[in-house]
Order: sequence, then structure tokens, then C-alpha cells
Amino acid sequence: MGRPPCCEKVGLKKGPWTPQEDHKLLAYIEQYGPGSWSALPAEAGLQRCGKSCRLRWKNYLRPDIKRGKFSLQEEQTIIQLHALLGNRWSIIAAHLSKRTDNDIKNHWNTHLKKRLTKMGIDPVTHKQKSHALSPDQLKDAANLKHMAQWEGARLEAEARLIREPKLQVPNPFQTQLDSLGSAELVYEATTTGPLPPLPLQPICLDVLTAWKGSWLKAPKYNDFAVRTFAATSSSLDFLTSSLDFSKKGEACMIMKAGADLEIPTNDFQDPKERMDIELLQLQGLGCSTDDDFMATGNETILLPNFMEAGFGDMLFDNSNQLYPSITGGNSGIVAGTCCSNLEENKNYWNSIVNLVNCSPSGSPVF
DNA sequence: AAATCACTCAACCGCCCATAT
DNA sequence: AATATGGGCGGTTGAGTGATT
Repeated sequence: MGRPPCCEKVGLKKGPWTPQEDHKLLAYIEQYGPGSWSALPAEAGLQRCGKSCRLRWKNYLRPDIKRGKFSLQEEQTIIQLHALLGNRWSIIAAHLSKRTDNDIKNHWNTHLKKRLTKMGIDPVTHKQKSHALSPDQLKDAANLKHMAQWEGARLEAEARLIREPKLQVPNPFQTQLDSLGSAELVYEATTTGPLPPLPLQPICLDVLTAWKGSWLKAPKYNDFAVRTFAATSSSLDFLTSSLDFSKKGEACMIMKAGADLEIPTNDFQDPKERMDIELLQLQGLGCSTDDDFMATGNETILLPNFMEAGFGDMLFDNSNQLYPSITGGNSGIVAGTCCSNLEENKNYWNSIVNLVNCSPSGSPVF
């Protein structure tokens, strides 16, 4: 048993809040801010426990709360994040601006969970319930879990940063590259000879980062590619990656350059130049056609066609490596057995989106 | 019009974890 | 190092409300 609930203290009120109590709490927080919740009730003249005050503020009185009906986009996001994170409502809420975790949890339990169940989808695993899985499907499931773990970890880290904006997470990869000296990182197309020692792999929370890490580890790339990569990846946190479903209606990966990009060399400061270098990297991976990627503004979008061949090969091999190896020749990419698995996984992600798109709230089906 | 059912969501409870003593 | 305390989280409850019979 844990310690006894704080609200068992004699004389403290429970149950619904009155407008007068709301006013007292609001007035106090507006004047002094939400300091110590345990001390707040007495100072604000409330016969409530601190926990109750905190909850009332967090879930109802806070000015930046969005209430009311959830949009299609919000429902889609909740389902996608729940597939990755499970019932980690606070993290999910961090990615849905202005919605409280309680609100999202309620909406999930009263709407989305039932909707998935009626569609024959297990709301816990996000899988079709009815049929037994073949060995290939089991492999797909393991691969998807692998992918989900990475993306889930990234989302969790992002949520943490949102909650704690002052927290700066050191990038070990950055540190290692810095230790090599910037001169070693500058792109020199004509350079030949031995490469500088490759940095150790970072602890990776990002699909894109993992992908880049695997590329860097691959032994077959030429000097040009590795040095370009090293120069442009030395500040990995200027890029973010995410799965996206809005492009061509299929799962794509989006790489986006942050606004406050800093590169530790004097080169590549221009956004256009940076994006060009990214494209060089993609070309180094064998990504060369319009069917492989789209580059618009500060985004590079990896299309399913390329993800099948490259991204999928990395993510969906059966090793336990954090950075699965890329196989193949000069391009480093071989479209092999992974493709069928990827097709299944793409279908899975697309099916989640379709569930929402085809079954909006209020639909008579539900 | 009254009774019953189904649903929503604000609020509480118990537990975990980080920090202070 | 051990204990106490406070904040935060996820699970659950139950009063209120609208729909249906």
C-alpha cells in the first residue's frame, strides 16, 4: 500500500468545484503563479487538498486549454501515437497542443477504443484480431514493433523537451565529431586516402539519426560520401524526422531542417546549400529519382518507393543491432526480401489512417 | 410524462518517482 | 542510507445529462 491519500485530512472538501472555488484558485494563481500545490489551498483560502487544486488547474482552469469536439486530425494523431506509445497520455498530450491528458484519455476510452474494437482492431495492439499470424506476419509484427519503439522513444524525448524546455540533451555524436576537429569534417570532393576514424555511434532516439548512423558505419562508401555525411551530420539535432501520411496518402519519412540550424564549420550555412547536401547524402544512398524523394523548402520527403529499398532494409532486418547494417554494393541499398514486409507495414500504418478518415465521429457506423 | 439506459467527463484514488531532510 | 514529502501519472468512478422506451 502507498501512503494514505492527502484528501483524507479532516475538513477538506471533495467533489465538483463551485464557481467560487474556481475564482479563488484562478485569482491566486494569476497573482502568485502555481507554486507549491501543498501550500496553495491554505494560502488561497480553499478547503481543498493540493492535489485537487492542481488537477482542477491543469485539466480545467488553465487558460491554454482547448476543449470541445476533437478534430479528425487530432483523432488521427491520437491513434497513431497510441499505436506507438500505448496509454502514455501525458506524452501523447504533449504532441497535441492545448489538449489535456485527461481529455485525451477520456476521448480514447469513450470513442476511439470502441471504434477500433468495432472495426476488428485490438485497441491495445492495433492489430486485426481475427486471424492467426503466419511466420512472415510474425516477422512483420516484430519489425513493426522495432520501428514503433524507435519512433516512440523519439516522441517521448520530444514530449520531455516540451515539458522541460530548458533541458538540453547532450548529443554524444556531436561531441565525438567535435573531438575530431572541424577541419576533418569539411567536405573535400577531391580528397583521397585514408578516412578519419569514424565516430562511435550515438544513443539514438530518432529514426533518421539511426539511418544516418547505419550509413556512416557502412564500410563501402567512398570518401566523398562519408566526408559529406560527416560534415552535414555533425549537428544532428538540426534535423528532425517523422513518419507522415499526408504525402501521396502513404507512409513517408520527412526530414526537416530546424530554423536554428548551426553547423560547426563555416560551410553549409545557407539553407539551400544544406538541403543540397542532404540530397547528396540521399544520392550516396542510391536515392536518385523523383520517385525516391521530394525536396521542398526545408523538407526532404522520403517516399515509400525509397523507404522500401533503403529505410526498410535498415529497419527491418532481424538482427538485434541498434544500427542494422546496410547491405549491397556501391549504393549501399538492395531491395530484397524486406519489400514484402514493408508492404505489410505500410498497409498497417495506412489502415490506421483510413480507420479514422473513413469513420469520423458521429458516423452511424459507430 | 416517467422510467430506464447509455454515455460523457470531471474528479478521485493509488501508485511511482524525484527530491529534501 | 533511510525516510518523508510532493508532484505527476494512469486507472477508475460516479454524478450529470441526453436518448430511448
